Amino acid sequence: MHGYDKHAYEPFAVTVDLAVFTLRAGQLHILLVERGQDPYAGRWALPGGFLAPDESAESAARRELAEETGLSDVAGLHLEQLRTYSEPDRDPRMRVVSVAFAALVPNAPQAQGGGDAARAAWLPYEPGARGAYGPLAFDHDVILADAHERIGGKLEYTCLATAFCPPEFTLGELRQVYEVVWGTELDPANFRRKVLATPGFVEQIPGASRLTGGRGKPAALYRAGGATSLLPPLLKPAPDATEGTR
Amino acid sequence: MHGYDKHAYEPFAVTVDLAVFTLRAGQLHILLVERGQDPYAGRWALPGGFLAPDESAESAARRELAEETGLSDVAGLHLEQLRTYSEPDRDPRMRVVSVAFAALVPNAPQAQGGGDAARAAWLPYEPGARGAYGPLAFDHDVILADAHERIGGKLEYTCLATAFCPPEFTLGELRQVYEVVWGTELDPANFRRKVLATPGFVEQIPGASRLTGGRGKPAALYRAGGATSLLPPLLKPAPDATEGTR
DNA sequence: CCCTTTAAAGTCGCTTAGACCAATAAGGGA
DNA sequence: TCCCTTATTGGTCTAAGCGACTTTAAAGGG
Repeated sequence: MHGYDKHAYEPFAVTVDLAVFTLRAGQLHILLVERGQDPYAGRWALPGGFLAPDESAESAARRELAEETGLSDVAGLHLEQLRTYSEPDRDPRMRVVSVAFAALVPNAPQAQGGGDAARAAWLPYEPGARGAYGPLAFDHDVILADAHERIGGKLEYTCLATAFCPPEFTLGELRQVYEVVWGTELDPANFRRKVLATPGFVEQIPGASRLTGGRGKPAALYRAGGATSLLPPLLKPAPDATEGTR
Repeated sequence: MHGYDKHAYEPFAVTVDLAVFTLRAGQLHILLVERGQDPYAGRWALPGGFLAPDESAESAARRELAEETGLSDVAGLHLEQLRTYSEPDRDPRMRVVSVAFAALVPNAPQAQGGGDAARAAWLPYEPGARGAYGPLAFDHDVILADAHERIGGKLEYTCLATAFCPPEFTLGELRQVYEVVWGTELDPANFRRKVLATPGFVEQIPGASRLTGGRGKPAALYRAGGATSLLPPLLKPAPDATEGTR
C-alpha cells in the first residue's frame, strides 16, 4: 500500500497528551489542566498540544512537559509513549489522533499555568474511583487509567522506580514508590534484600545518611544505578482473597 | 493545550503499519509486500495503509490484516498496538504519522497480493541480521525489530503463545512457539510442568492425540484456556553466565 | 529513662525453576 | 523381527528465591 496516488487519504490533526505522575506527601499525584473553553469547559484534562510540522511526537511531548511543569531539565525525566488514541468521535469538533505519553517527575515544583490562561494543578490520583478532579475531558479518563496501569506494570520488571526519586534517596523512599503506585504494602526487609541483590539497580553513596521522617535510625543514601531491566522481576503481591478491600 | 483557535496546527497523513508474524516449518515468518513505485521501489515493506475518515487505527489495522493475509476470520486474531512512529523525515514525500501494530497468525495461508499490484510474501525473519528481504523501506526495519521484541517480551508474562497455534495443538507445538520466537531451547518436561501448573493457560481435550512429526509418542491435544496473564511469568533463559546481568 | 519509630541484618520454611533420569509409544532401518 | 531413534510423559533432586518473622542498631519524644 502506501501508494498515495492510488488511494485517497484524509488529513488528521495530531496531538500529544501527557499523563505526568509525581509523588507528593506519600501520595501519587497527576498533573492536570483546567479547560477554559468548550468542549468540556471547566473540566480537568491531561496537558497536551498539537504536533508541530517539524517535530516528532516525542519532541512535542518533551516540549509540552517542560512548558507545563516549569522544570528546566526535562532531558533526564522518564518519558514513555503509551499508545495512540484514534477513535473517530473522541473529539466532538473534528478528527484528532492523539499520541499519549506517560511521564515521571521526581520532585514536583509548583504547577504552572501553560502558555495560555489554563490553570494547572497537581491533584491526587486514586486508581479506582475518580478523585478530586471528577470526570476528565475527552477520553482522558481512559488514557490516565492506561498510564497508571503501564507504570505499575513497568515497576515489576524494570528499574523505573528510581525515576520517581530525587538524585539521592533512601531505600525507604524507593519502597514508598512501589507502595504508592501499587496501593499495597511491602515488607521493608525483603524489599531491601531484593533491591540490593539486583546488580545495577541502586548504588550506595558511601558515608552518606539521612533521616527520613525525623524519626528512626538514619538511612543510607543511594543513587540510581545503570541497570534498566529487573531480572528476576519484583512481582506485585497478589491481592489477598480473604480481604475484601480490593 | 487543545485550543484550536489559539494555536495553528498542521494536518498530517495517518497510516497504520502491520508486523504480522506466523510460524512456518519451525521458523518465524513475517508478512511483507514489495513496493512497486518510488520511494523505495523494489524494496520490501510492512503492509499498511491510510486511515479512513470514519475508522480508528485498530479498525484500519484489522481491515488491512484481512486484506493482506486473505484470512476470513480476522476477528479472533491477536492484534496489538505497538507504538506510533512520527519522525518528521520518515517519509521523504510528506509528513506521515504511522501507528504500528503487531499481529499473530496461527496457520499462514498463501500470501495474497493486496488490493493493488503489490506482491506479498511470507519471508523468514531472523532477529539479528537482515534476512532474505534486505533493508526494508522507510523505518520499517525499526518497526519490525520493535515488534519482535514486544512479542518476545509478552510471551514471558502473558498466555499470548496460543495465538500462534491452531485451535488444537500439542504442548510440543506450544513450546516451539517460545523456542522460535526467543531463539532458545527449552526443556520439554519443565515447560510442560510450568504450563500445566498455570490455571487457564491450556485445557486438555480428552481422549485426543496426534503425532507431531511422524515420529515419537503421540501427544495429547490441548486448546487455549481463558487466562490472559501468566503469573508467575515464564522467563526467557539468560543468554550465558559470563554476563553479570543476572 | 523508657518508649516508639525506622533501618539494617539475619533466620526459617515453603515454593519453584532448572538439571537431570526413566518409562512409554510411536516409526524407520538393518 | 529386533533394535534404534524420536518425542511425550512422569518423576526426582538440588539450589535459589520469596514471604514471614525475629533481632539489633540508631535516632527522637514524652
